[in-house]
Amino acid sequence: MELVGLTAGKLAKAADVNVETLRYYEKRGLLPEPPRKESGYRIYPESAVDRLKFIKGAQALGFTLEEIHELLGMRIDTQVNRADVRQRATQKVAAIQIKIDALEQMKQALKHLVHQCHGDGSTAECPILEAIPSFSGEQ
Amino acid sequence: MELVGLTAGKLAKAADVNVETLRYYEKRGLLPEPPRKESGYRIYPESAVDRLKFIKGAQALGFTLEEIHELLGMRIDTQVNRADVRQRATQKVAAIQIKIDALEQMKQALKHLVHQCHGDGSTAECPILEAIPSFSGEQ
DNA sequence: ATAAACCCTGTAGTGCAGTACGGAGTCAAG
DNA sequence: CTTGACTCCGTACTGCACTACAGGGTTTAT
Repeated sequence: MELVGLTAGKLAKAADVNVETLRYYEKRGLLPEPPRKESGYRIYPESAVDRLKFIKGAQALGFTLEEIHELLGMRIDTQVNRADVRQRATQKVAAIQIKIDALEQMKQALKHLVHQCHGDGSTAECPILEAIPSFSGEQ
Repeated sequence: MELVGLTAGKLAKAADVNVETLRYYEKRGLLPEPPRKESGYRIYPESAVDRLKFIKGAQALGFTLEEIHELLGMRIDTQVNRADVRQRATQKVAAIQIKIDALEQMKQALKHLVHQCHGDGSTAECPILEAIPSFSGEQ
């Protein structure tokens, strides 16, 4: 019998990604190398679906694969330096907070716009730019 | 005298982008074509700095140039359909809220990790994936 | 007034993140 | 037991968003 799990095709479908993307992520170290059957076919654990969804979600939020790699690499292994993990995680939290704040500002600007449009006001001008004077670059 | 404003180089420096990027954005319609002097040199208004910062900021949040184009195009011109603008803006607000929620979840997961690391606990495992079960795709 | 620094245009090249393809082996349904 | 779907690998191509030339004209600092 085949050691239960998903084949590449099944996983790809479940996570809504291209089959080739799986190999690509594996090469990039984002997806751990799964066990193979004698034929060489990969057998993924069910959990791989969540991992892929996490990757896709993080990407939509502007994280690069490199950053996602770091994010995923943050686990406490007792092996690695605890303090180091804590420090990097703290930095990520700050970076994420910056993104959140920027999105909040953008949301407010758009809501304001919706409000403007709601009334019958005359020639109101685009408030988006004005409402978001400056983003500080991330880190 | 030269009709006050910024040359390409000045603007690029002020907004911290490459000079070539200005022409690229102009071609893509993200930066309106500025007036030229007789020599053909572009003269940008000061406001172009903010526009560029907005673009860069939005990009870091996972918006594509195409989406940013839409975002910037949302102004009430009395010309265009008010209701249409309102509808599109409302959709954008929803999309942004989804991003914010996802980032909040990610932040919480990382904070949890920071907390784990803080103690002297034994082999705590990476809580990032578990804490973020699934992102719903955006729209 | 002349060199360094800047700007113009068009075209070509880069890096990231996939995506497609060719040729060959494997699996499962009829 | 065959045939169609699936998988493997390596390599090549694609799209987005720049980034870098090359070859020429323009400004400005000395």
